[in-house]
Amino acid sequence: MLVNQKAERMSLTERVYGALKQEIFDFALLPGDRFTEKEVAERMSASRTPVREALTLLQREGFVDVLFRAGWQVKPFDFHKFDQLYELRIILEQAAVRKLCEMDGKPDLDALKNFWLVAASDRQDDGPTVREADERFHIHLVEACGNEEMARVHHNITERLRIIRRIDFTQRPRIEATYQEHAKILRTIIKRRAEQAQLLLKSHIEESQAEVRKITLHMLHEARQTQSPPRSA
Amino acid sequence: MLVNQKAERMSLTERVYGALKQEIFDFALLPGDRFTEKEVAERMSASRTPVREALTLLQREGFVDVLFRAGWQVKPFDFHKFDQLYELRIILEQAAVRKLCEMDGKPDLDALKNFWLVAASDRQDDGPTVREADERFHIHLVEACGNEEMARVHHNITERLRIIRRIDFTQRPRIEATYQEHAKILRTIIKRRAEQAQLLLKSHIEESQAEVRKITLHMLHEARQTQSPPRSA
DNA sequence: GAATATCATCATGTATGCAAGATGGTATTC
DNA sequence: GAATACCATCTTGCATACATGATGATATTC
Repeated sequence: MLVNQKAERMSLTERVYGALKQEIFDFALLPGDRFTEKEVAERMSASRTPVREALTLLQREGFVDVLFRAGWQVKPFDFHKFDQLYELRIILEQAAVRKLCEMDGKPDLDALKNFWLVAASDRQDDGPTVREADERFHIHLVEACGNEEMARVHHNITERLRIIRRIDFTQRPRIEATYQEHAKILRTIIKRRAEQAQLLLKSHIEESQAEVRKITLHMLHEARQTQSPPRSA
Repeated sequence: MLVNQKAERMSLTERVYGALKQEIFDFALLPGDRFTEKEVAERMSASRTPVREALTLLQREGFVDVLFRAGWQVKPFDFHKFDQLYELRIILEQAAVRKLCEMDGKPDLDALKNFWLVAASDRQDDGPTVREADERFHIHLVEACGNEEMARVHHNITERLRIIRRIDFTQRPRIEATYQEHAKILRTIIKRRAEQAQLLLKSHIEESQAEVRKITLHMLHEARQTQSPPRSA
């Protein structure tokens, strides 16, 4: 699980920061939800000061908005932003893959090979497990290319997209496709065919993006249908 | 001048945040300098609370470090980090230029053309002026490509590099070279020759990077020579 | 004189207090 | 009944108070 780092020697601000972000990822706080510093402080058994510092950070990172003297809000879905983040993600990962292919030594991709280049019978088929592994796959690609700043930026983008990407692994065929595409990308990188690896990666991400968009629109449509009668009294 | 945005309706936290960052850019706070929250609070006529919030943000963005119960420190020079940031900057700007060349409509580059595509007699030759225009040139390229998230990330990187880039415009030949290279890049983008524009941009940034490194090493060398006798008593 | 132990001072991390203003419900008016 | 005015409540932004522990100067010991 991608839970908090070591709890030892961590400031309250950091703990609250991580907990709030996790609540957003888990949909415990839904996009558009409003809340107050006091609520959060009580829920996390802290005072408003560390809560405010955590919220200030989350605001800067685009997870929440502050409403002047009127509470806070989980940033509502913004598909335009998601598209921009996907595009940026592709740019960074393509650059990372190119670097990996042109690296002097051999890039360290063992962890990825051990998970993704396995016999069909050894594959995981649990949605959440594969989703997490998928995220690690892409993060690892960027980390392996050796540019820490690039990895940091990419990590932030990944977190911003996490809320929406989890939708992609609710269906079995997508898991299958992910295995095949990741395997192909890895093999192409190992063969150091930069151009092709970049193309494969781009298609892979864009397919996932398209799938997410499709399902999201479907969900929104259904939600609208279901909740249509707001009050029957 | 790249001074604070409108002072009206800006929180103290934001004001302190901007002022501190500007002090770092202006070398009023030197890399490695240590300071306390109380000092800053008094200097900015604020309490520690907004100062802390501003510092928390600056820490997350890599401008300062906190020393547990022992004050704060302006992040010392780290040339390895600078190299990584330069590399990331090239990746983003190359992607932006490609987008500009492949855009449907005509990209909005008028402001850049008006400054950089002028007769030699109309050129600016003041170091700081050209330095600022240079920064705007690169920022504008990324903004013009239309991806706001990309522009945001690129803007942050630009600010992290600002401290060191100003060194590049202390010499007349570099100003001359900047004019010629920017002009060439602009013309190539207008002609929509993506590949060549990317190459020109990369060379341009790397030349500037090399120049900065050369001068910095020279300055460090001189500084070391000058300050060699730490105490003569 | 050099090294170590001690202690007052100071720094951050956190909690709490306070003021200006936004909000939502209620009473009032037409 | 609908629209408006009013008021108590709540929320953030900022200032201040306090506790723990890091630091550096001083005293002590060999």
